[in-house]
Amino acid sequence: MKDFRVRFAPSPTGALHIGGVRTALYNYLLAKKNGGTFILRIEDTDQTRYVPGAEAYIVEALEWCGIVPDEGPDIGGDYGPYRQSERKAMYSEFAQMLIDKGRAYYAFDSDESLQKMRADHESEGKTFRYDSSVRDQLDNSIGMAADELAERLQSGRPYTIRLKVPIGEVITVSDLIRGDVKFKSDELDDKIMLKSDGMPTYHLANIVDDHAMKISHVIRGEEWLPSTAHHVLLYQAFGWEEEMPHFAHLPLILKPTGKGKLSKRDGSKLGIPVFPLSWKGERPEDSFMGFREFGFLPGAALNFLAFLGWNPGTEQEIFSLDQLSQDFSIERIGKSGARFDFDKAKWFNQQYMIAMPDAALAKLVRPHIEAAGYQSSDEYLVAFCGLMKERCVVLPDFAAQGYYFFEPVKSYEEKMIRKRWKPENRAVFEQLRQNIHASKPYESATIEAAVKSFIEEKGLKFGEVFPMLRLALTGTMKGPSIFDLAALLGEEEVDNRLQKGYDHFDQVKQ
RNA sequence: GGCCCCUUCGUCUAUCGGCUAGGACGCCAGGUUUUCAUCCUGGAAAGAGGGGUUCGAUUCCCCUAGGGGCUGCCA
Repeated sequence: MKDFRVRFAPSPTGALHIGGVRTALYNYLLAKKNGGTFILRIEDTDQTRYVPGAEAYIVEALEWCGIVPDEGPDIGGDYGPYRQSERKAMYSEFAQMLIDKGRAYYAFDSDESLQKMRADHESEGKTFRYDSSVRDQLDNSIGMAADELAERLQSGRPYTIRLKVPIGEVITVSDLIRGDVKFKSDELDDKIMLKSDGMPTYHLANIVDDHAMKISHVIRGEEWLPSTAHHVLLYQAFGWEEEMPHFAHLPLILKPTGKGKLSKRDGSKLGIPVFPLSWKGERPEDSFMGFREFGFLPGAALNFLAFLGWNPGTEQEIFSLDQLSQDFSIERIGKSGARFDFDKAKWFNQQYMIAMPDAALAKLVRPHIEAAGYQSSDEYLVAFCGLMKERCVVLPDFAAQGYYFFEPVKSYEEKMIRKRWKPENRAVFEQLRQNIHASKPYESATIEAAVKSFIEEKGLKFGEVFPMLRLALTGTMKGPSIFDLAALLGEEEVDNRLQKGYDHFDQVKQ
């Protein structure tokens, strides 16, 4: 049996879209599942759209995700080079082979003349298609005398090479996800194989490379389904039917709201990430925030993406990359487009943070704490993460919601003070402060015991004491157990905050 | 417009002819926490419509509608 070899073949025209990450993920998962090889191939045949840094972005994004290629531009392998621009020479040879076999022809039509024809057709409400029905009337080598053709080629006049789609055939694309899809060859256009700059189009380069790299399964987005008929034609033209890979066209990821597939713009519009990593474009509107910078854990982001179009058939939803590698299967990939549900993504991330050991989480939280201008010992930060993680959804939440662990309280919730603070109780609270300070050893359980026995002793109510303590210590009504946070803050800090808090309460109440 | 794909709760989905249609996110209510969050319990919420096939259709077929993709010397 043929080796299981798959490739992820992005074009370095900008940041890698999250849909691309999912395609890479599915390819990777299937490779691991089948003991196969996962290849990264850079499809940089369009020199006009090439964006510097895009390839590095792709590599870094995959690295962050933990999707490691077995072969690729930086890794090497037996079927390189893995950048199409470095394979340029071979494409023209194969284009020539197509010509020699009578499966392609030279076309001299200028870009302008084609554009004009398209515009003319459009004004009549039709669509121009360069196909078998019109190719005889166009400026190409079909029916051209040999000497004229030789002369034209000699003249240095630009030309493209087009696939000569056969007439009257039915092409069947066997798709692992969608079953057999049939196309009438008469409805297919004569796609350009080799551009006038000598570079191949996607269609040629893709087939040549997939064949050369012994790709066994082509797993890509559904947007490629219509052109797969051309790809099948190419395999036939080259005489490679026997080695033709299996195809699997993945459902698209759709916008969170509204219509259409997820686009770059949706990210900035909705304030959510649709890229794995942040990307700095030339203009501000070309810059996008990534899942990483938004504070997602790669495992959570991947788990979320895996479930956009696939499910294990069980009720388990939390899957590590390794577990996915074992349980993933092409049979359970869905057919319909999946809407990008950011709430679900956040839920995954929270689940991952809660499940993560505090020490590991602290390492990821530290940069955010430091970015906010705070410093912390490892020990303190680990304890802090333990107290906060159930309340946080993404990494930056720690610094934002738990700032008071690193600096004095900035503001107090006034409503609660007005509602609950009784100035006449000030003396009792001072006494409570001293009792708390005297707790030995100074830890959560002893502080709790001290506070509770004090409340009973004085005949107070929990409801008039706890909120005031919390407010004095943190300024807010949300947060971890007051005793836990007091223990972490330490006796001196707690004592200070209690004094300051009481003073502030009295002021508010005046 | 043409070609192709798709269609179960708001969203992601299970169901491979027998369904009182299950789970998850989100939402609502209650409990735990005298906070918030977590967690637990409960609730509202779906088979696009119309024809067939069948003893029986969410499941198979057809049509319609809706959604999506493609229709570039882009990938």
